[in-house]
Amino acid sequence: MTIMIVDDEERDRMWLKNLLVENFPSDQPIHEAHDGQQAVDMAMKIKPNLIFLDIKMPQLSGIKAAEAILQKLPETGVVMLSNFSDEVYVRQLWKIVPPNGVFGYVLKNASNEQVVEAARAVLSGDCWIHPGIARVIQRTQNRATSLTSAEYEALVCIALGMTDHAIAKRLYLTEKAVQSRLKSLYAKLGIPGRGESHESEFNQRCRACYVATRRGLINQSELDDWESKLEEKKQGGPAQV
Amino acid sequence: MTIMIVDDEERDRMWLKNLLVENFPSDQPIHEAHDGQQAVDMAMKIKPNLIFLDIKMPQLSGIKAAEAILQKLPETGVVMLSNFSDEVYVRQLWKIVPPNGVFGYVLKNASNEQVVEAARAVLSGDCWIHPGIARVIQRTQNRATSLTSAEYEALVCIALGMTDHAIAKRLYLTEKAVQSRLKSLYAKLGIPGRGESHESEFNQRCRACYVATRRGLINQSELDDWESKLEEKKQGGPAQV
DNA sequence: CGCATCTTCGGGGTTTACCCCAGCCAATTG
DNA sequence: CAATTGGCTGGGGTAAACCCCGAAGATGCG
Repeated sequence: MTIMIVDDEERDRMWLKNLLVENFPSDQPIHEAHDGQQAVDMAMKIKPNLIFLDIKMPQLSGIKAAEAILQKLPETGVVMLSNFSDEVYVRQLWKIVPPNGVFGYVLKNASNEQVVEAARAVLSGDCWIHPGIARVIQRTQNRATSLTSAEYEALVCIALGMTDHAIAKRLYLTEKAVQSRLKSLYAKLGIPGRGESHESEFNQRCRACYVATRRGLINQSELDDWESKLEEKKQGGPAQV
Repeated sequence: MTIMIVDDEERDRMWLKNLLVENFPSDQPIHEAHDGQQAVDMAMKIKPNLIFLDIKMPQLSGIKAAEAILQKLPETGVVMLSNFSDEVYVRQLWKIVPPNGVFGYVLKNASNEQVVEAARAVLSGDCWIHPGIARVIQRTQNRATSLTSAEYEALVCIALGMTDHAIAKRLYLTEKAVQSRLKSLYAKLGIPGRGESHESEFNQRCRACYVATRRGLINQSELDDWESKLEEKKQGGPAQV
């Protein structure tokens, strides 16, 4: 059995490695990589059965690395490691795992037992999702609360601080369309408008950013990515999530 | 020499403990606690020379724990451990360390050598600040870019999604005063107004939240704290930072 | 096909956020 | 002392954000 560990933090790699050699005795060494690009290259060569991927990494994120690897080697068992229960990542992960592929998703504050459990599950063909993430997954599948990609685009834009006008220009829409997206976004995030809810007055725009961040719909590093994309002279058109 | 380690993550405690027993041989055992309250209680009993404190912990944050401990035992050498280079924390830390007290501030992605170095420095009466934080500190001391507490209050409020009116009510100010605070806040964050900067149109309010978060002036967990404070039926008056 | 959902877009409104200008008071500071 | 700075107040304005209404095209589904 071949195992790969991909994480940019040496400390986390060692922790995981120790955990694995104890619980999965094997004559094969455990291979390590410390960024996404390396991971993809190495995976192509050694074709691991099981691969642990950190999400937050330089060069190429764990999500993108997983995408590349699963495309060529759909049989690979993937276990994502993350510090956050961010919905952004779950959204993305859901899209790239092949319908019958298996994967695990464990938070880094998981107990050692949970990590081993996740690894065993994936190896035997099951999925293992961290308990704390279960409800996040549910929410992404609930029509009433999950965001459409149109709404998500708008969310990202206001979180970056763009005006309606700027968003319209950027996404090739009228301002009305933008406001329409925002309106349904606010509704789904449960943010009261002017009339409703007497006590609580909100600036919906900022409130939406706050709520969305708390729910893990967006996070700072994702936003920074978008920010730099926008600065690339508005190329590539509206992006997909 | 007595050493204490305070961290809610078992993994980080073990890493640090191993590091310390290797580099600081001592007949004394290394004491551990896993939240702020425990840390304070234990510190009172054993009066450690050196204490490592994680910032993000349940019950009582590392900052608050440090405050309590330094008040009773100002001689204690404190080394803060943090995942972030957030300016919020530096602001707070600066206020609670006694003028002649020593402390270290290391990020968790620091190398083993750096941690040992920080520990040695603090033990010998020096401060040790993580390189990545140096410029943050500088910024907090630069009059032109550092926020006053008035501006900071306003920042927190808009980040929570409050309207000018709601902020005014909350802080016992007129709306004009709030807008005045916001205006200078935007200026210090370098956010262009309507007239200036032709290409880039910004919703200053949201943009301020984004920029402030990126600079570590605010972060989600701090905001959540404020949010719950606000829900406590507006007690305690405007808070200080 | 009818039906539902998502999305865009129009007209025509109110409120909020931001703009410029000026003055006043308190606390520092040279 | 005068000078400066930070903070609050006021008047009076513009533009952006949000409100309700309805309509129409695209898509997918039973």
